[in-house]
Amino acid sequence: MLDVRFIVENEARVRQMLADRNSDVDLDAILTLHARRKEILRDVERMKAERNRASREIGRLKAQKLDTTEAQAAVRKLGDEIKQADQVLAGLGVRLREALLLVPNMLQPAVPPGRDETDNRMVRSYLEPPGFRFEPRPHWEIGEALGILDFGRAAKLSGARFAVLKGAGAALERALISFMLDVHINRHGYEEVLPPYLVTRETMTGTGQLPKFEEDAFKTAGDRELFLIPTAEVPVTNLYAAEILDRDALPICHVAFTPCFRSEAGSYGKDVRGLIRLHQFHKVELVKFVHPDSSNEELERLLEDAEEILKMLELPYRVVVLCSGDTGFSAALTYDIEVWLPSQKTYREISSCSNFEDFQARRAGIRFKGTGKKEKPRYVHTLNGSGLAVGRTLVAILENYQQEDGSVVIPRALRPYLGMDRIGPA
RNA sequence: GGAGAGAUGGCCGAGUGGUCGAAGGCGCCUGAUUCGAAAUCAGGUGUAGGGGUGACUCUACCGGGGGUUCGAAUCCCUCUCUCUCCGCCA
Repeated sequence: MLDVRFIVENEARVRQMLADRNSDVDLDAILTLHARRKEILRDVERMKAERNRASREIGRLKAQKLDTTEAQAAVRKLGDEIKQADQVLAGLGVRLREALLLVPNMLQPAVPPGRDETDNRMVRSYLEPPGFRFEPRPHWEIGEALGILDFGRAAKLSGARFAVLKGAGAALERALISFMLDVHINRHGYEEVLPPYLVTRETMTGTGQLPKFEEDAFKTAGDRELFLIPTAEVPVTNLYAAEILDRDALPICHVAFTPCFRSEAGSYGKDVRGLIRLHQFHKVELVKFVHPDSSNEELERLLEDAEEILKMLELPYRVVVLCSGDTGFSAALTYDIEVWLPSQKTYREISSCSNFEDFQARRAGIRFKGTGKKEKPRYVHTLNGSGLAVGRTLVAILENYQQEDGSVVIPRALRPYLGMDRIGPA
């Protein structure tokens, strides 16, 4: 969420941002709402000051055993007026907040202008895509042939966009999770968190999934409304919602493994086969709470921490910076890491690392303060990135390490976790 | 599921319907003392939003919402959460 005062003072910049993002937010409505609210706020506060003064006076008169009937009637009348004005004020406040929640974050100057993913800019790449003496097969063919992936039975259980992993496939998924967690905890210094997978509407609003993207989320049907998390970003970022952190505790770096649930509304026909786009998948997520002065440096480090997993697995990838039209609603700057998929002869997203600046912190009320005498609490900057999407990593391994005989070689770094160096034909 | 207790400032913890934003303690900050530190002493220490160049001033907030009242941390209703006991259960 943007600070309404920032919007008032930087109207032109905000309008430019909305244009860069192809957003249709009605800024005039917000400015009008804010002006009206401020005007009424002034009236209400004046009336309340008067009521407080008069009530104190009545208290004094009563103490002297004087008659206060008339004064009480007058204040009662004032009280009724205040009640009415207060309701108008509350209504305006709610409408203003609702409108503000739909305004996307400001973009950093480093974000290249552009409409969609074709305008994203390459930052760097690692390893050449491997050459094959045979036509590389897609991971679902490899996996089904090896008996480690079963989409048919998953559909029987849950419908489209689900998968069952079996045998070495399930073990590989589990090995990847342990491997990624260990690297981030032991080498990169993140503290592990295992959060709830069901969260409240308020929590989903804190990170920006709601109110705008409700159709993308699964939610419970009972009388208690809860949302299945679409990413660990949601519970982990909100861990410190409505708190004032100690400045010396920053940066706080967490890593969390969770399942993720997404309805994938509007993605009909995309990636209908395989593990790329499922309603349920696993992800190891990195989340940081940092001082506002260092958030961009911290983003670079978080990005490198995520890249390190691919380097250790010896998988070819590239890093792109997302253009203005492709940068997510809450993000000010986003790097995607894309891994090479031989069967598609293209790079596919495997991680998205973003600096949200104070956008989420303002929504969720995450602040920090030093111990200085006059120091005011300030909003932290929040960052997160996949480190990595586990299912897509498994896809990349199956495809990049596939052999002509149908077997798959296990990357060296993973062998201690899996206890085998190759998944052979069934 | 049944019965009960509670929710107050960064933390602990008082609070009779009427200058209570809230005693006291801890913590923290500033100063004194010290070569320095500890200890001690003095003072200061919530958040958000209005107004004023400024000293300053006003409003709101004692889990959330609603009500009673001239006036609510304090009384009433309701919701949420926490804790204790019983039952059930991975």
